[in-house]
This record gives sequence, C-alpha cells and structure tokens, in this order.
Amino acid sequence: MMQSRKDTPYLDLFQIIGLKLKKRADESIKELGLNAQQGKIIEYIYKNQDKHIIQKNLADRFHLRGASITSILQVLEQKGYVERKIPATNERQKNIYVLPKAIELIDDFNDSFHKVEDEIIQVLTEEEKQILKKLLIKINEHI
Amino acid sequence: MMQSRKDTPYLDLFQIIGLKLKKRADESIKELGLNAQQGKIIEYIYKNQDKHIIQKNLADRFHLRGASITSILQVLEQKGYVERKIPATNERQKNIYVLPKAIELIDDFNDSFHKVEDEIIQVLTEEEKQILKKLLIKINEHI
DNA sequence: TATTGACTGTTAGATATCTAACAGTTATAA
DNA sequence: TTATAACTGTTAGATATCTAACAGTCAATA
Repeated sequence: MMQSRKDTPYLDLFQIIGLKLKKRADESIKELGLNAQQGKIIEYIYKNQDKHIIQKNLADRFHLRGASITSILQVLEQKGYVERKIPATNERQKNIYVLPKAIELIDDFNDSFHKVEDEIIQVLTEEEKQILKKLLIKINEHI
Repeated sequence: MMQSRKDTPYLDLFQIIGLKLKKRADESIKELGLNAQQGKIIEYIYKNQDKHIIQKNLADRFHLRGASITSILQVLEQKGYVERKIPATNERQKNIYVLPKAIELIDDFNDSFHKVEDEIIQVLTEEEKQILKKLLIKINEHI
C-alpha cells in the first residue's frame, strides 16, 4: 500500500489555505465595492507612487500577466480610483497613480487585511509565527 | 512611520505561493490535456470510488461551489473521463465514477504532482518540512 | 541611419469560478 | 397526508485570469 507516498499534503494545504484566504479577504472589503486583489493593487501603487510604477511592475509583483493588469486597471480607472499617464520619457509605458477616491479607502483596506491576517495566525504562538514566516519566505524565494 | 504594522506578509506569501504552485501544477500535467484541478478531482474520485462520492462531497473537499463542480464534471463527463449516475436511493444526488480513460492517467498525475511537491519543499530540511506541515494543518483547521 | 529584435501594453477569445434564481427530491411536522 | 423546509444539482450571467496575436515604441547594430 503505497498510499502515503502518493499524497501531496503541501500542495493540497497551500491550495486550500490560499483559496480560503482569498475568500476571506474578498469578503472583508466587499462593502467597499472592490475585491481583495483590487485593494492590494491600489495599496501597492499608493505606497510606491514616488517610484512611478508602470503596469509591468504590477504584473511582476502580483504574478499576473500583462493582459490581466490591463483589464484590472481599466476597471479601476473607469471607476475613478486610478489614473494612467504615458510618461514623456517612454511612450511604451504607462505610469499609474492613485486618485483621492482610492486614497480615502486605503486605511480601511489595511485594517481589513490586517484583521484577516490576524485570524490566520492567531492559533500560532509567537515563535511559530516567526518560524512559519521564515519557511514561507524560503519557499517563495525558491519557486 | 507605521509602515511595518500595516504589512500582511502571511496573507501575501500564501497568495503568491498559492498562485505559483497552481501554475506549476497546471504546467506539470498540461500534456495530458487536463489542468491540475481536474487531475486532483479525478484522483480524489478514484480513491473514494467505493464511497460513492456525490457532487456535494467534491464541493466540500475542494472548497468550490456546487455550480463550479457541475461545470467541471460536465466537461470531464463529456470528455469521457467520468460518469455520473443517479443512485436509486436518492434522486437528488449523482454518484461520480472514474472511467478507464481517466484511470490510465492517474499514475501520471501522481508522479507530476509529487514532483511539484518535491520542488516546493526541497529547500527545507527534514525537520523544517515536519514543522511546516504541522503549522499549515493547524492554520487550515482554524480558518 | 535603417532594420531588426526586445519591450510594453491591448484586444479577442477561452476557461474557471462565482452568485442568484430555479427545479426537482426528500424529510419534517401540522 | 399534505404543506413546507432543507437538500442537491443546474442554469444564466458576471468577473477574473489566461494565451496568442498584435501595435507601437525603443535600443542595438550592421
């Protein structure tokens, strides 16, 4: 019975936990009229506003395709949360800036995401949290 | 500067690792003409064939909505990988069975998923692997 | 300096998942 | 025993992401 050899507990756990977290995070900011991905992206653009982020940067940071970023930003721009400006230095690119309507929400995003984060790890001791973070970072760096 | 207080490293790491793993797993069985989710579902049905799995069970196990399971199984049935039979005991339900065309592939799925699993955790020591598994299980049980 | 390859972003079309509304079946209880 | 509630699965329509093909711009080089 080679049953146990064939299991993939890490793959399965990462998949299931990831799915659950996505649902929680979406739920936590649903009332703001956005989903978690949109919130995270707005947050990231805001934090890096002085670096004149381009869409490529977002694709890299969030591990999404360029086409997906285009689609996400078209919606956020249409709703008045961000603006996209072609920089004088390079007409291929678009710099992304967060508009006031979005800036108002950023504290709420932060609170909500932080609450979800706390819910995840509240069952761990302080030491376990540190170990987990270290292991996750290690894995993330090598895949 | 409250910068660090506002970060959500666990949320972010789980999201990114989950996304990367999904892509790897999909890639690993792409040549078989299915995606990782379909493979995992076939595997699960096969393992539990004697328990006469119904769609509801799959929705629970994979944390997907009933509607999503319907859609996934319609495709798998149409391609000849599974069959769905209404049991005599309860006409609301459908029991799911794996057909020979799918059974042939299960060893390949297992090998592929196992390879991805190994790639994830190869950077960890044996002790770290055990700790990580324990922490993931603990988190999964409480969210 | 003209060509070509690399880069950045967009579009079209595909797939996966979701929610809400629904249909039929089974269980409960008046 | 009939009416109602709970259960299981389906459909329709929405959203998110993907790949492939493409358009325009920039950089390298012949």
